[in-house]
Amino acid sequence: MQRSMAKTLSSRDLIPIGEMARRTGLSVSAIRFYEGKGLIEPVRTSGNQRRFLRSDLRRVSFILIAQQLGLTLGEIDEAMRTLPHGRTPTARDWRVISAAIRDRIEGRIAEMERMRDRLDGCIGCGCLSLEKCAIYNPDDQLSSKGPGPRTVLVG
Amino acid sequence: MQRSMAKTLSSRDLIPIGEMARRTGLSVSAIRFYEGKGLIEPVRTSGNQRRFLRSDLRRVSFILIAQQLGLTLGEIDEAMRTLPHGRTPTARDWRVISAAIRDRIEGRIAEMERMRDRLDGCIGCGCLSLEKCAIYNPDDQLSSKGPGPRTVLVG
DNA sequence: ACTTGATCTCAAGTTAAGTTGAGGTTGCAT
DNA sequence: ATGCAACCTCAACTTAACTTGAGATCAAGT
Repeated sequence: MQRSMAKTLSSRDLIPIGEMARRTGLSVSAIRFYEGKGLIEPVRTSGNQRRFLRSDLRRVSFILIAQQLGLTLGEIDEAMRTLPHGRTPTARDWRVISAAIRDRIEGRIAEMERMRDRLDGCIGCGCLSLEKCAIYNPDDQLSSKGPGPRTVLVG
Repeated sequence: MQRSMAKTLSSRDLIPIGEMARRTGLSVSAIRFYEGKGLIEPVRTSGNQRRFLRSDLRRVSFILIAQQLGLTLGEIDEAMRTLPHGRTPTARDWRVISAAIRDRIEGRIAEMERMRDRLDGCIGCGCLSLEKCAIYNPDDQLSSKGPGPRTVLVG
């Protein structure tokens, strides 16, 4: 009952974590961390060691690319769970997701341009007053409350 | 020797922390935190309570505005120490500092536009491969190493 | 004098995205 | 059978910008 090669899981397809790290450029600890977040779900050997499938390489690629685009791991997780049955994203899925990401980026660019324009109108006014300043008092109040980092900028 | 009103520090100019909070919209704890960072230096009463000068209101305004513009507290501190004798920024100082900030913002906008363009070229290709992806393999490698948050986005 | 609200200090918690290290186990080649 | 690299878990540390809480003190009105 083993004659056809189809669907047989050869050991060559079971990738240990170190090789995953080498092939993705991630650290071993980061990969374990992603598993903890539920972003990848490797199988285990009888001795409890992780073994990844080749589709996990694709999943990790997706994570890394989406991160470059400014998504948080939480958002990436959400995006991947949007897919039917938690499936690894295909080219078709990617088109849908990346279009959504594009909109985000556009939005953030627009936001920064508004800020730049406000600043332009403000350079030289020197008001430096919270009551009057157009930068500090924009129409949109987005004062995020609660603990945690406020504004960490990339670059 | 007290006849002229000049330079006499009336108690009306000594603002307790609660009033500072009310007037700036900050929390009391945030104001204490800023003091810890060296951004403001209130005087103390005989009973060790903080008393702020009116110029501290201006200093705090500066901090809040600069934060809206995406500077970290460290950068703000640096900017204020750039000024002669740690002086509270005036309108003139503001012009110099805000011009520098403008350049930063421009740079970040440009960076995001490059990313958007890369994404445009990539939507639909569905390569999702780390070896080939133009998003994941841009010319500029800015993989920040070390602990701490990686990329927290505002908004 | 007393009470009440405002302050004080100092330690610990929060989030994100990981890293680092200790102490112990596995798996493969010889 | 043995050696050793690779693997395992779990806890603690990192940064930024604060918040929350405990336990104590201050200031001002009655």
